[in-house]
Amino acid sequence: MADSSKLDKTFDPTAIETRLYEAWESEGCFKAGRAPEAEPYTIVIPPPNVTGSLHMGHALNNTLQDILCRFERMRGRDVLWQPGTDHAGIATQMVVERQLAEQGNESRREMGREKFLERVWQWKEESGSTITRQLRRLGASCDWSRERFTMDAGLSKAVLKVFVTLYEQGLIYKDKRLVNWDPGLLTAISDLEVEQRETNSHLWHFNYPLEDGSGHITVATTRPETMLGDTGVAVHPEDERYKDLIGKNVVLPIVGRLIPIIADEYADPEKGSGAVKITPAHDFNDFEVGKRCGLAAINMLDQHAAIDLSDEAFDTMDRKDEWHGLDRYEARKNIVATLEGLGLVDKIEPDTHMVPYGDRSNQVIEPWLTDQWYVDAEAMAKPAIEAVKSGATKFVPPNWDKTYFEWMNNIQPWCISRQLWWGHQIPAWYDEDGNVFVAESEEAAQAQAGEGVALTRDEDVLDTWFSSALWPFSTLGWPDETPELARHYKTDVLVTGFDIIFFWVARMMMSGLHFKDEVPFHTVYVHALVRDEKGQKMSKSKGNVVDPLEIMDKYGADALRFTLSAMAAMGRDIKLAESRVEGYRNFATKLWNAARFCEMNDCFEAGEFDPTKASLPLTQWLVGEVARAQNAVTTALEAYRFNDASNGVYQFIWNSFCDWYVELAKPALQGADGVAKAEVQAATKWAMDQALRLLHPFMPFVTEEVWAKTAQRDNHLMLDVWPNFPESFINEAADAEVSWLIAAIGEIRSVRSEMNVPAGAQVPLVVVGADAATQKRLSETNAVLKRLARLADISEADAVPEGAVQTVLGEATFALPLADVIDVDAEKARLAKDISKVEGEIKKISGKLGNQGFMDKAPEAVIEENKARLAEEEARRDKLQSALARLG
RNA sequence: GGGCGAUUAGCUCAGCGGGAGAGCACUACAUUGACAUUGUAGGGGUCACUGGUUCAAUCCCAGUAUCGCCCA
Repeated sequence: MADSSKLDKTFDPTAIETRLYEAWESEGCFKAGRAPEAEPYTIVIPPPNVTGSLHMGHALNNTLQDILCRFERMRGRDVLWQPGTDHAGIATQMVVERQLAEQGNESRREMGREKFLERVWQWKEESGSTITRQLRRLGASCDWSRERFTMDAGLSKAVLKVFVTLYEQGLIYKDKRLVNWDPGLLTAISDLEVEQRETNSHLWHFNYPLEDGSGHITVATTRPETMLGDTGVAVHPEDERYKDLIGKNVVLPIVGRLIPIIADEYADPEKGSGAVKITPAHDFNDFEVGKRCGLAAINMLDQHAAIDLSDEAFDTMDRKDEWHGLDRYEARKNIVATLEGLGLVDKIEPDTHMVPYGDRSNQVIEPWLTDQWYVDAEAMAKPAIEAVKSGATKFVPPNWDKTYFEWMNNIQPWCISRQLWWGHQIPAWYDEDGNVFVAESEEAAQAQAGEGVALTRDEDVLDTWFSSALWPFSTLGWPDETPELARHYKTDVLVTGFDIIFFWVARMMMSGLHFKDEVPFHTVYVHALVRDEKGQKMSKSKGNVVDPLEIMDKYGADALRFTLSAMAAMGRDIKLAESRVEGYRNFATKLWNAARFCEMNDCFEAGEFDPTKASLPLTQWLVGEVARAQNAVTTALEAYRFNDASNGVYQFIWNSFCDWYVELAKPALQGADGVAKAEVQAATKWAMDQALRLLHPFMPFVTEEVWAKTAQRDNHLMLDVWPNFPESFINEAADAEVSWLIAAIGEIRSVRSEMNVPAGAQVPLVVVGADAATQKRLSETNAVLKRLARLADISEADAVPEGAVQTVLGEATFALPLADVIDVDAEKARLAKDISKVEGEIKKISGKLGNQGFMDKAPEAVIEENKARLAEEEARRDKLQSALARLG
């Protein structure tokens, strides 16, 4: 059923995108297993937050994955692009809590765990399809029949298995140590979830009186309020100012506790007063100092980061009720005021320092002593480091492995427990004495504990990234030994932004190696961050967010995809300017109109074209151009050079095919030579089909539409075959012919334009000094030359006519006799400028050739090339000089 | 403080040991043309700076300056 309807004059993406996507999906084009004999190709999607919506980073990330998947699918691989979503513990729980508050509902704690979780699941069901619908909008060719969610049954089973196994292997353990405590969310978070923000504050200098009454020592601090928990004052062992004080005690003001002055290299003599108060329970560095020097860690904050003086250390403190329960910042003010009243404030300096914030909650984080579950990341990192060292997994671009090593070599225990409700509940049960039983089910835990022992389950859930870390194998069915797991693990390439190398990539490496004994992917392609036009990180608060959905509505998904791909050069951020998207929308239109041209010239009805049997220089040249483009795009994609690949196909279609081939083909297509016409028609269709194939991974919609509209096809373009042409398709002789023709047209156009010959005017061309080859070319290309250079006729002569503008091509001089129009002075100036340009080149090249060192050491080919160029330029200069001389 | 990266046309950015490129913007011209979401032609660069290696440096090396990101 050949579609005989004419293509519309412009291409309307919105009208076709949904229709095409639905057709692909409903016909199973995205499904893995279509080619059971073929080599599998596997990518797991970085699972977006289930309640999120598509931002520009997703658009880039998924466009690149889709390009790879479509490319490999066309190359015959059995592609599985495994999709799914992440439960995103903190983020999702926060969203639902906010909703409850906005709707005036009872709060999470009032509702209770069970009811709240029901509510979250309900929200997940409502909003979970938003992001996957948006991915479809982008054209993502995921196998949706295999969609997974980090909290679905299968993946939860994997989580249990991993937790229990690691626990049994001693790689997961419970420990009491300082954690990053979020006093707003009331949960611990991992180091990675803490953002250090530069903050303007003060450095307070307090005088702590010496016990012996001999004076005081001045300590400098950024956190006055934690002084209540001080258990020491540290000075540098080499610091002459304080050497005599080491070992003495000071009386901690307000509290009255005696605390020692100790020597530790942590105290920086350059900073503040050189003496620093040590609060082991509320500062990570102080905790270490305390451990080294045997200082107690006294807790003085509650979970809300309010002052809590219930520790027995405060039993003897005067007026402690005035402090107990105060908010930390209130306490800070009061402490400073009280010390001022006591005359113990030495000075207060403005100071800028880093303050830790929760990346989700925006709360100032408190180091706080709690019991939490940890993964022994150091042990698990070892094989993961080795795997990258050995090249089992490669980063592209490779410099990211430095970042990876840097972090992995200094990895800290990973705090995996969260005091949240939304997530995988930790499979640990406690008896009344606090003994812990870790098992995959309550029954198994009970069996460990013994019949009749009352057990309570650990209330905490796991860090979201704990389940994400299993994604490459849990989505394939692990712990069951499914056929998919056997076939698709390890996966091929992971495509991700550098911001989650630590959060995700490193942890997948660790868990993959531990549980599957093999890396999860052989390549990690790390792409840039998308920023706004000015290079600023996009954020809602800055109001500079470019919404990919709006862009797609305006320009189409193809245009957005192509823009992102064309700008995805390695190692650099993408500054997205809307003008680029507009330009690539125009590119889609260009392709569309090229197709219309082919249709109007009956190319799609033409017979088969055998590229090895092309007989005309034009079609031979075209075959070579297609082969070159195919090779450029393929090579670039194999190397993940998305920008080169995009530019390659862009240049081929716009410059080679539309600007030159189509223009050069017009005389034949509209001419009387039936044989030539038939060959050109067939070649045009063939080249157009190759163009559609090469562009399809980048612009799937417009290419599929053109494919369907222009000929009787028995398949979708997305399931068609990626072209692969041999070097022999490039025909040097044909290249030379067409290059000469292009150069001739260019020279004439240029000289016409510069001499202000009206663009519409048909002028005669007189060629002087043409050799036999040029004479032959002139006669063979007469029609097309006249057409594209707008010539009235072409003749040859022995001498340049009076009053002609001239230009030089090879051995021949092209003259346009324009006696009545010509401005002799302008023409002289133009030629003089040309000559000086050429002479500049000649000087450069002859300088090189005159250099003995160059002649001795440069490769022969380079020397020959320079000699040839010199000869060419000299000949050109001579021709131009005689042209100038002729003007008198 | 440690690490990584950047500096090339007015803007956004490719490139790279041997003839400085693209897109956009700009200027002029063009409505015969598949396409004005177009075409043709053109202007515009000490490839940040200073040294070094080399027959040859925008490219490699060292340093300087400026800017950015990550980690502490």
